[in-house]
Amino acid sequence: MTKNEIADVLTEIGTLLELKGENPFKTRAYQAGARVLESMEQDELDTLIREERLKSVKGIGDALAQKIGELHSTGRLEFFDKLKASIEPGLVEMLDVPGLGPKKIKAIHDQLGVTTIEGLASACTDGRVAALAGFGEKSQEKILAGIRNREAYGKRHMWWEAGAIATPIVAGLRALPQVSQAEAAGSLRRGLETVGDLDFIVAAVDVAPVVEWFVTQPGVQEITARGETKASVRFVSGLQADLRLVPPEQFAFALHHFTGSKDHNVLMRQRALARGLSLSEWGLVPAEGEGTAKAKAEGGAHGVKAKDETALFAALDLRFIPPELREGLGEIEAAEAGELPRLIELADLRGAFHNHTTASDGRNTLVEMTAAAEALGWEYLGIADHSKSSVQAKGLSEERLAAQVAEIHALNASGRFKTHVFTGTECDILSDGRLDYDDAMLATLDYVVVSVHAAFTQSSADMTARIIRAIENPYTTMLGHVTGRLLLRREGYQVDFTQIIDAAIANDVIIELNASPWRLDMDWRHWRKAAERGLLCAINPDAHETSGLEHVRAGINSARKGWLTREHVLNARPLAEVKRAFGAR
DNA sequence: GCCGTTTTCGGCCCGACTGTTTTCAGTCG
Repeated sequence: MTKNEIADVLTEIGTLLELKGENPFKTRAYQAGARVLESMEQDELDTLIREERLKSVKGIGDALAQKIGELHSTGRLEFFDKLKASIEPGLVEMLDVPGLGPKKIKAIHDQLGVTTIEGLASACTDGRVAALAGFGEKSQEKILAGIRNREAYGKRHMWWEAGAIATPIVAGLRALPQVSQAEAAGSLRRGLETVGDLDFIVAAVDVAPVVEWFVTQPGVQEITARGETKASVRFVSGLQADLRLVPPEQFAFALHHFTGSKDHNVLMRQRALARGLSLSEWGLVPAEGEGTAKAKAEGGAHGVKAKDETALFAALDLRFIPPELREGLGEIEAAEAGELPRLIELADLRGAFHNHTTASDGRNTLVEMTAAAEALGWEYLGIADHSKSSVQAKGLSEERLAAQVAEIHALNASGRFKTHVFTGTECDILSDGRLDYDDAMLATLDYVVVSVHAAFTQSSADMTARIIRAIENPYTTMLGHVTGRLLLRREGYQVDFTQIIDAAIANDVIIELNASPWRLDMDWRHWRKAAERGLLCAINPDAHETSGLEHVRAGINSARKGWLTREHVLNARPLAEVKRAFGAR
């Protein structure tokens, strides 16, 4: 089994144990183990298992090491099979219903004998759930509504789309007279590729008007909570948004807390405790003595003051950690050592290479795309229309590509735009790894992006070999969307990342970070290690229209999550350097 | 189940909201 498959099993064990009513710390140990595996490279795990050093990894003890080893070598785990067989699958499904957790599901199952979502719905309809101890009419209604809306509510949302909803809300909150500070926190602020819900943190002294403004925003379908310090709404799209209200002096703590991630917060709290302090959304206070953190923060007796997050981190002897890095993946150690990278920023980009025009499946012409790039202040724009095999995308024949090259040369020569246009192609990687144009054709171009657009269902080994063959082609400049994934719609094709990254480095080939908000491929989780080993990145919007160029913003997010600096990114370099790089091929 | 310059046993991050209670459990983030 691969590391991610093993991680999935561990996560599921955690969930099943929860439903069994197991010790919550035990269930957490399984979930923590799954995260540890996910953050490893596959060959790292292989080596640790081969050398029997798995137990040396923090978070993995005897029991987990044994289970991981068994799954790794046999793909099976008797413990898991038995556990799974002992629990009705319908109970697992019920965890997706808002308001239902392990305890309540257990009560429903044990006392009513309900084992499916459908059974639960009818138990609600005829009032049996409300009759249970600890339940009532409201719980019953809430469960019923939750079942009906399960699909929409459980859905995650693309970062780009969630941002489009959040931006005007933040602006609106900041414009309120009662509000001194407002930010969107959560996974949106961390730049995660998908967002589960929105979190708005607001510093205000008079909260009632702010809550009122928030819950009456256009698109609000339902108000799910409304209190002194918190309000929650659900938008028509199913997206949930929480508003958190804090006094100004607690803003930095609340912003940090609700930005997360959970893993990052756990580590920060442990770090605080090691210094005799207790960290929460309320503040940073001495851990010893009477009373809760909240009480002490309100008392203001010994609390550490922090006017912003920089001060909060400084109070724990850390440099400011950019939100994108707060995933509990080594950022705290790096901040302590003063080794945080200077992450790439949108303003560092001077152009991009993978863009389409109306010659293939784009919706704007070469001139329109160039004008849009110039308006963004870009020094250069690469045109990479589809190659002939992508018939569905009007892929260019050799004749049409030659004509486009001539057109681009003429455009550059005309001096009409300050932006220089590079001639390129997004050349299909055929199913055997050959490219869709011959060498003579490719030699006429400034650069070549190679991508898989067909025969997605090959085995991982075949797909990997296919892509590596394309990487080894001397005319290949960069590899497009490594897995072809479409977020929330389609899984990527299976590939061996380690082998592909090795091949790219060995052949001086760039791997693209496809910045389309639906792709964000190669995934940020691979970038840190890949870049450390010397892989060069290009952040490409894969724009199919002028507005698509702005998708580089999503790519910058993912690049930052992957710890990339501008040194790691080709299109952060000036025109002359890029010309040199292309000329050297 | 994991972990250890207090501990090999006894902890494990912390607090708000809701709905059900009449002081609190469960859920959520």
